[in-house]
Amino acid sequence: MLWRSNWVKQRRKLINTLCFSSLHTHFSPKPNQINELSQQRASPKPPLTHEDVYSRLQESTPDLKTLTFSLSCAKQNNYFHDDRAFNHMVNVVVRLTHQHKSIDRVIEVLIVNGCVIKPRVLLLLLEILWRGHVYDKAIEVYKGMSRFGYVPNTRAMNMMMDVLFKANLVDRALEVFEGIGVRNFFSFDIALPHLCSGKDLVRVKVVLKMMIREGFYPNGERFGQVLGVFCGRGCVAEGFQVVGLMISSGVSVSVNVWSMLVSGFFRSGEPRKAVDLFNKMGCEPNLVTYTSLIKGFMDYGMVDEAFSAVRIVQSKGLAPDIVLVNVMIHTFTRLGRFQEARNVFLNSLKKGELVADQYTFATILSSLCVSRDFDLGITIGTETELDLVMGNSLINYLCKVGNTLAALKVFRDMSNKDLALDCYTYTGFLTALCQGEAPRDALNMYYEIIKRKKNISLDAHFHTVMIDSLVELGEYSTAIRLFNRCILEKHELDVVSYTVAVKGLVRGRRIEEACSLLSKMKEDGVMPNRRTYRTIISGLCEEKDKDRLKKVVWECIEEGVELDPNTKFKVLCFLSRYPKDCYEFRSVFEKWKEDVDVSNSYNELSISTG
DNA sequence: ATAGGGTTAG
Repeated sequence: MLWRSNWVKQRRKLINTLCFSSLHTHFSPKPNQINELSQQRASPKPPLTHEDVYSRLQESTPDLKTLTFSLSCAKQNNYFHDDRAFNHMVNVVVRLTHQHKSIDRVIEVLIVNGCVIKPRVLLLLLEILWRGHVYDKAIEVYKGMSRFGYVPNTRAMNMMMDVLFKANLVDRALEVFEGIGVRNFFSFDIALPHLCSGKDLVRVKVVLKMMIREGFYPNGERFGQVLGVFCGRGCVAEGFQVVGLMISSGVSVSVNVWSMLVSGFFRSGEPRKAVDLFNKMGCEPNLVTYTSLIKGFMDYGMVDEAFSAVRIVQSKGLAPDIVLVNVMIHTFTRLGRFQEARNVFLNSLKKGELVADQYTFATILSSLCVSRDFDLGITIGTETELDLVMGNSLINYLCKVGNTLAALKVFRDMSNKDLALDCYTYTGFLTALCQGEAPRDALNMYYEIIKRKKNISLDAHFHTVMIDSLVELGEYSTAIRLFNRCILEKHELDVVSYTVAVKGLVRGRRIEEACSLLSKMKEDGVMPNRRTYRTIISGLCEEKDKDRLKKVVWECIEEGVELDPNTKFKVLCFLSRYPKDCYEFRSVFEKWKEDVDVSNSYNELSISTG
């Protein structure tokens, strides 16, 4: 069964013309039909106009009659519904499917009412549901096609592929894609952006190759999207292949393309090549190119290079935009130059030419948290709609300033917005619950989240926050039970998780178990760091457990983990009471004494909490 | 989807 394709209006017109010409040139009526035909010619039905159809659709009730009318129009050879008519039909069909529970029932009712179910009927239903984003019902229509013995044409399959992609059924979408007998330009132009937004590089590559092999070229916009996906993942080699295709298909290589390639090299871990390309690029770099450079240099600790790029921007008189402002806030924050980060934030927004966006707030909030100086003297982001990262950042900030109620409110707002909450969000949520002295609720929510959010990968932070909160609340045994359960259930844990558990054991005065855990973590392939050793060594000094202390200190030295001056000082103080035991450490202790500024350490000791 | 930018624990 061959169906007419009417993807775009031009195409429609073209096909209409073809239909007419075939009618007039090849149609030779049988003698007994001539009469009928000439009669028709004598009193021709006035052709349908979109205006007439639309006003009849609007007046028509009930829904079933409206649908029948709409279908009868579509059955006429040279009539195609316009956007208005389709949009009107969306609600009609949605109401009918609700009323009759399923598409199959709607079709049965149509048949009972004398409607002949032709391919075009199903195609129209499919298109209505497709435009109305009613994906599950669109799928039902598609299934209905094969039940009626119709083989869907390219257009129907393109639509179905789009529906399946939008319903996030990527594999089924690709099955449809592969099943299309003769793919057209749109088959590819639909598949590519979906695969791009899914960051599915392998399939983007495969589909792009097929597209070219089958004689189609993406337009400039689509090329840019594909290039963006490759560069965004640091696949510059593929990026250059795409650029080659762009050139050969006559799409001009803009400064955007160069900018993408430059940032692509940074992302692929090749800052040198990024710079080479920047120096060789075939057009004048713009603010975006410089922003890529500045960010890239900072990512590789090339601070001088980053600032010389900033100076070039200034000397060229390029006015910073909000993205560059955000990058600068981030840059100063990373360098610990918090005051300058604030100045960029405050000065850039003062004039009102630039408006802070979600990135700005996420960055400055994090900057305030890192600097531990929370008072910016402005209210934050009340007019900016929350997005995922800004919300996460805000929850984190509010927890840090102790406003847990506000943090929980942000969490609630985020949940109501149906953002795809991630492990940052849930970690912040648990922190707020614990700090708001609702640890029981937090623990219940913790288990709930694990049970119900199997699609979110919960990382070590998530588990660690819960364990640490319990420790901080003095619930040592609950904390340790939770930690052990994480081990059993093979949740992701890292050195911080183990350190927190060690801290719980130390605080719970279970020093022997703390030492066993130290050994166990190494067996588990998690290497203790200076904070782990600091935690356990402080505990051993407190417990005055000289023998275990000596053993752990030796391990620490042998593993080459450098302790902080404070902890060194504690060890020196404690062991100095046992001169004989100090002998074996003498060379190490000599060095330590150089590092430990005694007057300073006394001060630090008084505020140290371990 | 629309060049370049953002968030978490001991």
